[in-house]
Amino acid sequence: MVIASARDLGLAVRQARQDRGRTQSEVAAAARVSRRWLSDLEAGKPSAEFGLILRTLDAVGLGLDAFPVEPAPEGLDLDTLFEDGRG
Amino acid sequence: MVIASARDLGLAVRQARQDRGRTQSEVAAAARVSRRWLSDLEAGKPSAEFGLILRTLDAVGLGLDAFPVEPAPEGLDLDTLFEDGRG
DNA sequence: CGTGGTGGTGCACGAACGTGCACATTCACT
DNA sequence: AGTGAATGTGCACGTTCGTGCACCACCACG
Repeated sequence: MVIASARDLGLAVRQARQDRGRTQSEVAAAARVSRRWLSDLEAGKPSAEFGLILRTLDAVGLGLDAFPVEPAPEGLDLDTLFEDGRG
Repeated sequence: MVIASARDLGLAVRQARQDRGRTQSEVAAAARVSRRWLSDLEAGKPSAEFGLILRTLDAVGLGLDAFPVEPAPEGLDLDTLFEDGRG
């Protein structure tokens, strides 16, 4: 799943957690974060610390990958990549 | 590139930035973060806020992806996962 | 109905953040 | 040597984090 926002991250974490049938308390303990914080994270908290996020992802069985995104070489409009528009 | 630590993230950001021939000041301005913070991020700061990280990744042309990780039942060799193909 | 489990949230607290500035270092070029 | 750009880093400041606790609503179960 592509993570483009804090909300995306929250949803991914919640999804993974529920897929594994784990409660917030269990995951929070495994990741060594507070349940209070985990609840906020799943709600899409953008100010969460990256270190805690990494531990949490690990606790719910998710890995993170960074991939290059085409920067639209100058003069090229993104829309032209999909000539029929992007609805 | 797989991001398993704050250091990995820092390296990925720096790599992407340099690949595009951009300075810290330029990227910091584009991501609306301080150069001070970006310098720390590239050095592997684990306490960086996720929201700022997302803006920075965007500024250097990187996307983020979350993928499920097998819990690795003990005694399982990773290679066997690919030899017969898990799916 | 009462009980237990789960998740959301307001509060106060200490700790750490991100920022801006200033300065040092390193490097390329002249 | 001199110049300028790029980067690292110490400091002080105001802001915000993450935590722990308490309490709430919701839901399934008997």
